[in-house]
Amino acid sequence: MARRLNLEDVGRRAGVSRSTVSRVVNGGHVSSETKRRVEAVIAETGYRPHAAARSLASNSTGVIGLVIPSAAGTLFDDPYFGRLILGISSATNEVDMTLALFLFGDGPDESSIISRVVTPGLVDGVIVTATTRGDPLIDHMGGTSMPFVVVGRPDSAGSTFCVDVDNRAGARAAALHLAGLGRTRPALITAPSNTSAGIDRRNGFLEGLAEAGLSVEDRIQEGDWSQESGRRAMARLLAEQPDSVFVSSDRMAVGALRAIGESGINCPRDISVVSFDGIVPPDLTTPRLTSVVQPVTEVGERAVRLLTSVISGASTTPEHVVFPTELAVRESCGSNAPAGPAA
Amino acid sequence: MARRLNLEDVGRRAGVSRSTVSRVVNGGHVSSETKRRVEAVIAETGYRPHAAARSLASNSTGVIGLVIPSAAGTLFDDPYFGRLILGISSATNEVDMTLALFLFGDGPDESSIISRVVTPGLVDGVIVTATTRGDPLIDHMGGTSMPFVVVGRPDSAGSTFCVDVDNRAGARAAALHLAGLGRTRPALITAPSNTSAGIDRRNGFLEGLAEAGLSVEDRIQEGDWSQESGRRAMARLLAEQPDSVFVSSDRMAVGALRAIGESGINCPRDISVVSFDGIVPPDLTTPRLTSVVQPVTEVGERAVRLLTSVISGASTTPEHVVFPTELAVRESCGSNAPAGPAA
DNA sequence: GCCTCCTATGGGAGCGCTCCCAACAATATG
DNA sequence: CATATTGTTGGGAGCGCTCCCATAGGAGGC
Repeated sequence: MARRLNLEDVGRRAGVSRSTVSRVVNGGHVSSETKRRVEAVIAETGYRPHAAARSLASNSTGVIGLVIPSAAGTLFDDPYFGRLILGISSATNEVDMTLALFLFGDGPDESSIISRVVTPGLVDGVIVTATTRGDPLIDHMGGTSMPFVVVGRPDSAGSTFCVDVDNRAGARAAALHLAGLGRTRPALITAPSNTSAGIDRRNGFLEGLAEAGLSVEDRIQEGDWSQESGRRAMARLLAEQPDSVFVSSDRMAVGALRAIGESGINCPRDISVVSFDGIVPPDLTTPRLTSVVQPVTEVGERAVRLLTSVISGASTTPEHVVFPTELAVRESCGSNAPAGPAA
Repeated sequence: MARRLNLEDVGRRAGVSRSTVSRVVNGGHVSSETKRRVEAVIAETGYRPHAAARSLASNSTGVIGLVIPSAAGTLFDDPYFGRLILGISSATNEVDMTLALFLFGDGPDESSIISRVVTPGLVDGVIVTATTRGDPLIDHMGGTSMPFVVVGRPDSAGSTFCVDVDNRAGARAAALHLAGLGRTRPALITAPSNTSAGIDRRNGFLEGLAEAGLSVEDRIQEGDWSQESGRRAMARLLAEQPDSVFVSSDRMAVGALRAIGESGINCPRDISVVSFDGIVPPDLTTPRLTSVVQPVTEVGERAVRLLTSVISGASTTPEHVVFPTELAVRESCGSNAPAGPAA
């Protein structure tokens, strides 16, 4: 097997120096005649610069890391992460960077992976997502010189770059919509209370309810993001005879809808359902889900752009990007309005 | 900002040379006294070796790439890829390597990503999956010196390393099971015919049917892996009044079950349903799905192990690993057997 | 016609590591 | 007591690139 070509080899073939080839590759100033000749040699030989050598010399790897802690089981069953990865991936492709994925299982390897993430010369920066309250990861990242942005709202939001959606306002809008339909016995299925999305959606919903003079009283159950947990939560809630329910994720709402169907109660006639995410294709459920739509893909893309700007040093003071949500009204809430915007 | 520490700095602090520190880090022979002293300095300074420098000098990056072409839309809605990534990720963590994800959108960036995948000094090897028949990617990879293994069955299986499940045998078993239940008007919902899984599952099913003296005649529809496509396919199929159906993926089977439910036909009484994958949690459907279970996570783990052995040079002659599947009998096939193994 | 300035190019230095060989000390062997 | 052997350590060379400065011409200004 022949030795890999390097800049010097290409230069020799084209009758120029290493430096000139480097300029052609990286877009420096080269006379057009020379450039043509070098490019011909590159095309002919299939030369590609060595990424590690480049990283070492330029002190930049062209790789960004995506860190998802506690990525066990259910995580990948929720289309949320798929969408997020898709958004992040398409943005990294666009800026010609490579995406490295750090998935933590639980278990002892966790700490070794954390330290791998901040290995110098591996990635230029990191996007951290799906952290829970009190997760030591973010503090740990903050203690290093590795640039990073958080997707979601970390505990100490002030000191980090983050991208999030307005969970609170979205949930509040759901409450107001339900109240506007004349529902008076609202129920709530929350997401885990150790996640910022879980907390914000719960608080936003309760806040909206309060504004409308309503309350969930004890019609509240916590789910774990899974469809099955939504079903179980709803089954328990039905004993309280709610006339409406806000489910903190699409996935759980699909389960809730099943529980409702199985109990013989009619949605939307007897109970209005509004969910959060807008990720599950509407036609997948009957009735079609009314939900607070969050722009997952955009969040991912934006996180990449923010990170690259942190890496380049263009952004230095912590910035908090918040995307608005949009209520897509469909049949499950029993609104007599025609099918909503995303119909 | 202080300059990053390097081996030399650590050595100076510990009163030894660069080489000795390197031996401590990489597990070479060092006297225990020296080792202790060096490790103390490392712990105290938080020194971590520079990945790019290491890659350059050792000609190995510790990164493996996962390439998923045509990764648009539906891809991530199917839990299959989540599971596969989970398996691959846990295996790379185990061998202390990093996972780089190459997702291709369609569009012009495709070719630039392909060439990025084979950039020297970026990854040590690549796992390629979700290719379609005639995909130029595999040929392209074969033309480079980049080690790679394919998940699935490529066109020219003979010349590459690959890991697959026995789609054909699994589908055949499904056919035989249906025939054994006394069903005589079987129908088939296939996966896309430009994928090896789609082809193998179709052929295996037809083969099993033939063995039992049965045929699908024109009770056959092609889906695109999505739940919605399964529903539409089933709706069309119902006009032919099949008494059983093999759906080539769980996801599509969920859709098929819905179409059946909506038509007022009773599953399993009037129609038996068997699917392929075993990925959707059984309790998610009513009746619970009988399916041919494929060990997705193991496939991912095995792909990593095979790849590392190709990278190290331990494996040189193309190898074709095939995992068996297992039929998990539940309620949707109407078998009067008690709930199956995975119940 | 001389000096300046700019453009195009070459080559040294160095990024931080691994690999290898040489050097040395301490011990074992004849 | 000389020599072989083992265990431990140091340092040179080199991985392939980028960055920067030096240099050589050619164009332009006076």
